[in-house]
Amino acid sequence: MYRSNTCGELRLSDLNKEVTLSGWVSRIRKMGGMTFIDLRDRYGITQLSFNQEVNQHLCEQANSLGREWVIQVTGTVQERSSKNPRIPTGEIEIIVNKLTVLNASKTPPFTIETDSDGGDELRMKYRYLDLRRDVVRQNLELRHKMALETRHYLDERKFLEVETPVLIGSTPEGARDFIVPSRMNPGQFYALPQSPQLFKQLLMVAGFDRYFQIVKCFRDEDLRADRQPEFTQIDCEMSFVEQDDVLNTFEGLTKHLFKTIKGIDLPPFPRMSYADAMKLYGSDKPDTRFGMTFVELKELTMGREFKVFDSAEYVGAIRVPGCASYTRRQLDELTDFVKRPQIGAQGLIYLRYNEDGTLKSSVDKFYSEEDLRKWAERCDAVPGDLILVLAGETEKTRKQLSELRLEMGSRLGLRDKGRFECLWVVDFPLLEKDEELDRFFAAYDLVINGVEIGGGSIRIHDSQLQSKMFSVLGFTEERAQEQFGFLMNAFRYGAPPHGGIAFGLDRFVSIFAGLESIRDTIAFPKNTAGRDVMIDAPSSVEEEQLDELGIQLKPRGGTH
RNA sequence: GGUGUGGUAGUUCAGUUGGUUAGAAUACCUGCCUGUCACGCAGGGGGUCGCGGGUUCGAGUCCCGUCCAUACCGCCA
Repeated sequence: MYRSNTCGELRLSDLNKEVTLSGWVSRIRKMGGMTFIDLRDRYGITQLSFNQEVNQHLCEQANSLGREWVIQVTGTVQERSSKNPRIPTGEIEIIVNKLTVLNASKTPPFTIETDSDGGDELRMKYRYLDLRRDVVRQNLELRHKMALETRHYLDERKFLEVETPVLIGSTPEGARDFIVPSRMNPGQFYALPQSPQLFKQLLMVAGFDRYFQIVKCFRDEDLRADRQPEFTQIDCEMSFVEQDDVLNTFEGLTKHLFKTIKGIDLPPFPRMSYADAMKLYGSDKPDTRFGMTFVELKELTMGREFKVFDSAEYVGAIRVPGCASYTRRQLDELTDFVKRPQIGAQGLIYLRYNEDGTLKSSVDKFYSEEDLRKWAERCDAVPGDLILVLAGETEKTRKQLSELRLEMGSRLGLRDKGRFECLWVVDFPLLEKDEELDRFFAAYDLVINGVEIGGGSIRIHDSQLQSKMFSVLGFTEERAQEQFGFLMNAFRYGAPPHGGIAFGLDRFVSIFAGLESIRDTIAFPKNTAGRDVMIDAPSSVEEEQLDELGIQLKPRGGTH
């Protein structure tokens, strides 16, 4: 028997019990005559105590251990004379009478503690050591709970989890596919699914009525902090539903997760049209934890000889509360921020509504105090507020103003990770070109704290409408038949009205955990070049393997 | 593909205007220490300053190239 208990469960109520524990040596504190060892496993830390006077040999043995050695000890649970209120087992310790080294360890390249001294790159290379750290493990425990609660919730509502194939055919739309050569079909390739979209729709045709799957999806595109080439979706589809049915069901799932895992009761989620989201926030995934919604000033700014505004298609402002005291330097900083190539604004206009009621702007030369007062009124500004204005082409300027808004929100501490604002963004104009199709195409996104957590739509289940959509999307009939023939055929055999949604589990977990990146919600993630630095993948393969697949590589590094 | 930031001890970082023997903290090793829990104290070892080239009497520092990491843009619902 390796253990009678874990390292996280012994309490005062276990006093005088003889126990056996196994785990990793986290820390050794040598006091001379006494030695303390923090023994760690997934469940916690228990202090082991060794006394020179009681057993000199055992104490010396304890002193000879190193960090991360795996040991097994047997001893008696005793109340500590000096307690540690910061850990659950802090009132007891184990008086060890037998110690066995199960395995020695090299000194780890970084400290395995809550605040490790290791950088990201190193911790990724030794991910199996990083995962020993409680903060990293807790993210995976959270992920487990969220997946489990998702299954509970959906199972209770008659959703059936069905596995769909991973080796499928390539589809031309969307992201790049990862492709897999087929040995038995030389010159042909499978593709890994970007989502199980087509299969879940076929399951609806099959009458499964309610399907879900927690499933890996693959996209061969460049990575970001919130994008990995393989990621996990909570993929769902329902038959005989309208948009409201889907929204209500999955608002329910989201609330269920917040309630059971974070103990938070959320109010009903607001619904906002895509058009309003763009108008008020310049984004289809607005962070609604704070206001600073856009105010359009175009017609108030016209005809004062200020060319930048006169020639602009759009003049938009945000009101930043309490920032009229911003110094010239801080305003210059903001100007530099919006002028960065990633944002690309030409400049930034400010209007200070000073505490004493006076107005000061960077365009005083062109606008009278009366003009500026009208701007302030339009923005509902009060003394002490700062108004920031960007101008230019509508779409671009809204995007830039959105970035500025988020930056100001961050600077003012309004993007609190512990607060959650959910929002449905609806009425996406997916097919602006065709009004008839647009009526049938209800698409929606769930946004939490400015992060797109999920999205879906009510599908077109009519095969004629379906083929019309393919032609609007630019497919010839032959091409559509070739790529989606099986779906179009299936739809001729009584496809029910249906719709669904898919949530990004990795992002969902990162929101719950308050993480910026989804990387720490994934046990073994890839780096920004799409590499697994721990196992060093991808890698070259043997010539024989390529021959078998009928693949010949082009020489690399040649001139093109 | 592009832009920014970074690469110096096992690790995380500092390193001034180009100047002589490249530092700190932590980790590691040794010794002391009987109630620590980030124990403490004393001592010690540890460096291809990412790599290549250039400027210079002299380069961690300046210039060019390159590689790696990372954030973002493009891309990606």
